[in-house]
Amino acid sequence: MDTTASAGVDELGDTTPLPELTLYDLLESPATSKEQNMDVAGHSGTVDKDSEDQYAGKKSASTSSGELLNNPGPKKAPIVRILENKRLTAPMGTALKNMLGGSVRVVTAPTKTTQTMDVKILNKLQTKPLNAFGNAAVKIGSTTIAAPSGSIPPLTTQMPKNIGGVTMTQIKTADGKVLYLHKSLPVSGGSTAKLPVNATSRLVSQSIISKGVTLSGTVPIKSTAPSSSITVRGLTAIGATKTTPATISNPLTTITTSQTSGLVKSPSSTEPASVAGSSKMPIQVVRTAEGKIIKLNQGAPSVLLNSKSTPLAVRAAASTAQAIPTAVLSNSSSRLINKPSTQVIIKGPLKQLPAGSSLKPVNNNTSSSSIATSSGGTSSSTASATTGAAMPSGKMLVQSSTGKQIVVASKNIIKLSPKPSGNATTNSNTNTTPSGLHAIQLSGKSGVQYVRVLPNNNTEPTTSPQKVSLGRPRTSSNSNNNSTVSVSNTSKIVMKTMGGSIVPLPSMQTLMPRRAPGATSNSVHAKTPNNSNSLEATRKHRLSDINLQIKHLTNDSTGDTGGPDAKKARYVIAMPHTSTSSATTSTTTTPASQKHMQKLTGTRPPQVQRVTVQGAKVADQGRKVYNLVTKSDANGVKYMICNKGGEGKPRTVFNTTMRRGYTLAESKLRRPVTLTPQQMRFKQMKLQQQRQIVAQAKLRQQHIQKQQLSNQAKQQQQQQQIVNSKTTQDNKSTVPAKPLFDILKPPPTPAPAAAAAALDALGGSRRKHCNCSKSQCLKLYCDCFANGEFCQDCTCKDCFNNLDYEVKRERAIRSCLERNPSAFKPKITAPNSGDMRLHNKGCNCKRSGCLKNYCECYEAKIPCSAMCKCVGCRNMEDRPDVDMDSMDSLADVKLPSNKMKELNGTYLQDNRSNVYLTDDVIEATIMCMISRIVMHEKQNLPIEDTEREVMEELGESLNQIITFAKEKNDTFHMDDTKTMA
DNA sequence: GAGTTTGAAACT
DNA sequence: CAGTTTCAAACTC
Repeated sequence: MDTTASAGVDELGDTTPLPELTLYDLLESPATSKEQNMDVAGHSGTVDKDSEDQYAGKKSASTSSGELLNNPGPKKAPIVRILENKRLTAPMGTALKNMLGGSVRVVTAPTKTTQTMDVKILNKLQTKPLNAFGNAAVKIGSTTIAAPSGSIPPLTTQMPKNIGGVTMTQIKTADGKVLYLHKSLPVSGGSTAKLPVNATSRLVSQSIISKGVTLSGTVPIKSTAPSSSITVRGLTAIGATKTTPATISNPLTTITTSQTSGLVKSPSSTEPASVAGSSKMPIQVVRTAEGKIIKLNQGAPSVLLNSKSTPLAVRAAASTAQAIPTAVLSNSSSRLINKPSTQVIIKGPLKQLPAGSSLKPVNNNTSSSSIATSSGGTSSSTASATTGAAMPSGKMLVQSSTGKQIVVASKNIIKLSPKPSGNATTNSNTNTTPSGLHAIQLSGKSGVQYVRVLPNNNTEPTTSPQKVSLGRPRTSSNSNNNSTVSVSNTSKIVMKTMGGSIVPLPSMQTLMPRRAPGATSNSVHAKTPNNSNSLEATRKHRLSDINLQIKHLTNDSTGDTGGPDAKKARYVIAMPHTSTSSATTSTTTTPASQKHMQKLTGTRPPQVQRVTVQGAKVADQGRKVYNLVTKSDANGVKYMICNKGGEGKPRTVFNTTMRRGYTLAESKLRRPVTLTPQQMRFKQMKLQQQRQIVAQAKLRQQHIQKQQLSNQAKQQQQQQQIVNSKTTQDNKSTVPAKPLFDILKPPPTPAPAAAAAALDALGGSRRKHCNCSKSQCLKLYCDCFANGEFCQDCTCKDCFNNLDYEVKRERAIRSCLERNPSAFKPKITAPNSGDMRLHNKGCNCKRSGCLKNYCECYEAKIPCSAMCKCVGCRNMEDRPDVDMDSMDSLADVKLPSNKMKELNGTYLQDNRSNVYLTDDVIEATIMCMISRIVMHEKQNLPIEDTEREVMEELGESLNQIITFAKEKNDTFHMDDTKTMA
């Protein structure tokens, strides 16, 4: 067997999947809780010692705190922790604060683990753990909800009282305080609906507890049948065994966790939901624009979505949703999706919905579009736990129970919408287009939520770990509605999670500007289409950095489908509008991209349109967001002003008309664009990577589908029933009835499929398939594993590199990282933007002369460097005559001439003439010519000069092409070129 | 397709 | 860190 693999894994000693714990599981007997009691501020207990810390990125306030949550060991008690102990913001913050009266300590009902869970809500009132009851007790400030204890005096239940249109049960506590409870009725819709308020168990599904009220005894959060959820003005403790799916929904956003979805069993009174973390647990995945699926949750479905500025309506059970004032999380609000699991992060102040709320209206954010538009999007929610805590800035975490987390930039907000329709936001123009949405499948939610993904604007300080923006950027004027999830990421494919899990992610370079493709991949030296096998030979792990390129294809193909294809990396050029052409921005060079861009811009207000610019040479900044301000002069000519997303000063303003179908990389306007062989190879590489990305997306979809099919059948039925019933109750709430495998499907016009088709049409090939037999695909021997990919259609044996063995896989990843923290980093990177790519470690070839694919350098089509320890190396640099700088425009990679050795040019030998004169080359040449025109017009130079320079440009380009072809004795190519000329 | 070669990864 | 073993891909036949 694989002693190596298992050894590495076993060393960790925590291969056992984390048990899925509910809140009640977390509530522990006081005896042991003491030790495990976690202070909100700090501690943590045990920070996972994994070496993946690097992937956590730099520690920001949030991340650092988030790491405290990284407590993945099975022996470690689940922690309910608040990332930031900050004050609530008024008015809602005040309201909540008053209501809650301070910190909330959730002490548990004795179930499985012994521990105390503290839920602190921001007012910094350090509340001692209330273990007095010895059982579950929830203390909210001065309010304590105690677990069933015989010694606790029962509450006095009085007649229901109508509060704010909601019938509340007024409970008088022993000490004379009044507690208003609202029992959540079985809700039709959403998953959670089925949670019965079990009279026998005396569960209080939801309660609104006024400040200063101590609940004791009468609300027995029964440890044995704790299927209750307690909502304390947004804070909902979800019962343990009968896991009540937590659903947080605002008009536009519905986040449902846990088993209610088609993924898992929906909790029912009669059917305790399985809480044990296992491979059968619903998998929460986030499908990125690249089609990659990031598994957010495994085993223990606890997800925290904590955003700062997204208004969030936390709805009670659907039945009560209409009556009960909906709490809306204000800007600083955070959403807690509390599935029965181990970790809970609560942040952000709550904000009430203005409408019909008997509660104190707090900080009605008029801008919060979600309220207004919510109706269609909301799905039923049952027990939703939400606590607000001020989180003025910093970051938030999206975390699963297993500790996987996504660090979210505080400014950005996750905007979830059960529907891909774009009405989710009032703010961002791009939100209106479904094309910018990312599908997020949350376990317990039958449908998929869509997260609009836009790049972070530059306001966010750039930290070394790149951020994956999964949401709309906050706009200056109205940021509250924007949602952006910045996923802390590494430079490549893994993301550190709080639980120590490594989440395969698209390469960081995929999200970076143009630099990425060349800088970190071997794309520059991509093999030509004539050699499909060679294309396949390219290592997958080096491909991810050009994931951006796939988006062009994807987006173009998907157009306005609502599917996940949000990230649109593109070169954008500011160019004047003409009355006949609205395509002012475009991607790279393809008309299709232009078309897409046109769509994008079309969704924005006429004056300002936000586009992402992929071409900026700000390597560390990731993509830029430019606001294209459209202006019209007296002549009706429109100008597009790139007023940038971060650099401040307006960009180029052109008053000329750009020919449609061509675009310019803004930074390359003056540069004669001549496609060098490297450029051409780069283009080929792009195609290859696009194919692989597409394949990857499919792969993961299939995996997920396969894994969840079994559970979905029941879930679908149940959920459909729920949906139907809910629809009758609240037609405003819609629960996506689609099963996950439907949801995760590509959009109606699937980008991946289309892209793949297009790529196939181009003669490309897909990813390689491993053939591992002994490593279980959990060693770096396996390319799939090494690339952070799941095996699909591989011929491997005993493959564990799939979602079915996610635990093992994660352990293996951790093991690899322990051995080599850079194990999952790109092997080939460019030290600096524009530098030549180099193998970070260098090869160690001895017999191949570095001229066979045994050599990683050679395979990557890069010359060996001083890092290499190879013997008899013949993989030298070559072609000093080639204008590598010109490549910058595409690959942003140039081989410094001083580093140029004598490259044998092997990778060029097989190329034929038609490779050199491709459509791309021609197009690039034309672009160069156009750029000359643009520049001349901008300078108001005489037309004669323009014409002359254009012709010079053409001649120069042709000359380079011919020269290169000539060197290769490619007479055909030369003929073609001359003909063209 | 089987066998060999090769070098990275894993292990000692 | 060096040497050895393991492994899977590349390569050859």
